[in-house]
Amino acid sequence: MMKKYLKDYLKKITGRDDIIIDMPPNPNMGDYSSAVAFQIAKERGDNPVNVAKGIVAECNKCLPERIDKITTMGPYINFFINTELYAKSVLQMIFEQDESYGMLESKNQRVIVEHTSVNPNKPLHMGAARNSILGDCIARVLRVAGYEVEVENYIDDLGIQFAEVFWGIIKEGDNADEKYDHFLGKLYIRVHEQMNPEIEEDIKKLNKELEDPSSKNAKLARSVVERCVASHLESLNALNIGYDVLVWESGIVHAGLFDETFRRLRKSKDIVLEKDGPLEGCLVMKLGRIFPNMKNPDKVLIRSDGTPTYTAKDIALQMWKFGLLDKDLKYRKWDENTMTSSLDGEAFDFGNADIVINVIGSEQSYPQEVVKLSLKLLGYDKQSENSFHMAYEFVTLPNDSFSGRRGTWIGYTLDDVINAGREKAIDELDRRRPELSDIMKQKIGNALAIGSIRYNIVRYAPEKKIVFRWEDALNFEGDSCPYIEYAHARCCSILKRAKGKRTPSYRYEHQKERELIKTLSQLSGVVELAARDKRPHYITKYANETAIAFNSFYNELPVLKSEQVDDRLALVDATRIVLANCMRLIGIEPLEEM
RNA sequence: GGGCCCGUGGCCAAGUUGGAUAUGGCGUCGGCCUUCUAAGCCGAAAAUCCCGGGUUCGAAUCCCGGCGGGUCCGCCA
Repeated sequence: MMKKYLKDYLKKITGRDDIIIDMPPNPNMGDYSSAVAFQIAKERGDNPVNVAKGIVAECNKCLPERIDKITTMGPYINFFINTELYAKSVLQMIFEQDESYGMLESKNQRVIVEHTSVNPNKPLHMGAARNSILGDCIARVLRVAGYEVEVENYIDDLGIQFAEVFWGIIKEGDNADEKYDHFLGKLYIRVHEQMNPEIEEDIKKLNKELEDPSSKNAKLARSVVERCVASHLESLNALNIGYDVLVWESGIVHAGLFDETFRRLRKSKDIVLEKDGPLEGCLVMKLGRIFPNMKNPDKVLIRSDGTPTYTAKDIALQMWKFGLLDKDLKYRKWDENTMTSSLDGEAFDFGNADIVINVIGSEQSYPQEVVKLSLKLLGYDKQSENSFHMAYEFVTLPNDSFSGRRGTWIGYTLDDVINAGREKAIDELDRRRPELSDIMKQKIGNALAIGSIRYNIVRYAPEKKIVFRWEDALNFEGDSCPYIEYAHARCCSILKRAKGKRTPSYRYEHQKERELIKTLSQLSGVVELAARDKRPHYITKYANETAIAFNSFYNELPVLKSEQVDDRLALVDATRIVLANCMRLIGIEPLEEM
């Protein structure tokens, strides 16, 4: 907000629209800075140092109230802002908006975020958890950034991977003696251990059969998928992750959404029915024009036997998300907070999005590109532009990848990591806070475990591969969830001890105070960028910076025993609010003590 | 063959709409609990920002060419 003010101010002085306001490397050099003098000097063939001096001289003719001093340092222009006015405006805004501080004004746009969408045949491992955590965080960020957000989980109940495990159920029976998704995951490994061409053929037949909802196995299959999904949602719910709606692949197909999409696709001139050649009888999307160097530029949408490919179904799903189809899904309640698509349900206002974000691994960027492109080929330019693939890299083991078939996920499921996290957190509490009641230890330990798992995933940029290591995944020191929580708990602890009404003067002289205020003022800017770039790690970064600024302040300056108790308490309270708001954006429960 | 992503102190990362002395964490070394929570704070050592060219007053950041790692390019799912 100060940056924008300074930008407008410099625009008035220089007449330029492209001014970037930075921060100087050292706070002694000023609060904000600009390097415009370089640009102007270049255009005029002048010396940037003189240009900067000229601008500052112009500014100094009539300095606005909010700016104390403007100086040059070589060609750089540095601003020293009026701390009293600045502190007052920042802190008052924080207190006034409280939990809404950082929230941006409504964009009047609906965003669908699809995330998780894991095959219902095994438990979630940490790679899948990265998807859900990133998706949940970006959904939280977008809500605060002023979007109406609808969170969707796509259930691939017609995929071959499910058919494989279902074949195992038919053969071995449905006798789960542990959490259902874990049971299925291990069964899936056993199926692959005995896999041969004959079994493969059986499974294909079974898969085909399951597409018909009236077939003899369809009912059992549906209940198996539902139990697996319920198992997944139980783990995810523990991580504070929820959904507005579950969309079933079978729903998309049986409600006729796919057929409608198929009819539309046939009308596009870039999508043709091959009359001869190796793809005879297939409906093919011609991509050679856009991807000229592709080994195989023809993307099959409908196979010669009339069945749709994955990509074709994804196009139908994307069309539904944007509300481009005449037909619609029906829904019923899944649980307290979540609806599910259902053939015998009722109409509901899901879909019809302005923007669609699909959180899917980066290995799928080509099919996602095809989906985006297909909307363009169908004439939906705006929807194509508003289709975003939020890509992220794998989580791997130090020497292996997570594989469902080979079962390398065993020992590294989300449930395993949550349990280990709780155990570790409670051990720490036993050591550090022996006087706490067991109930409090459970509560705090759980929040720290969940928070740490989430924090240690989101803090990496999505395009970075993560190697899973226990000491990183459950790191409690340094740049970590407990570090943020700790700063927050310290704020709460001080505030609990403070008595009486506060009447701050907003006079802050100390460098640590000024730094902290400056940091606190930046939340909404960070939210804006995180939403724009779809990069939730900006939030963890900022939360960490805020906690650093606070801890540094805390260690150097007394609050309750200071002459300026009221001013310092105001800072502590404002920090508490900002940290809590950051934690909510990351999906971490703010703790008042730990 | 081509597309996309990654390469930053011993390790892990941030920074990539060009801007001042490259920022954190882990680890190492040295300090700080008789004052608001030491899961903390202060300080030190530690970097050819993968390599080579180019553009620019200025490059970790942009362009070209390499190298190394990952991934994708099936009528699979």
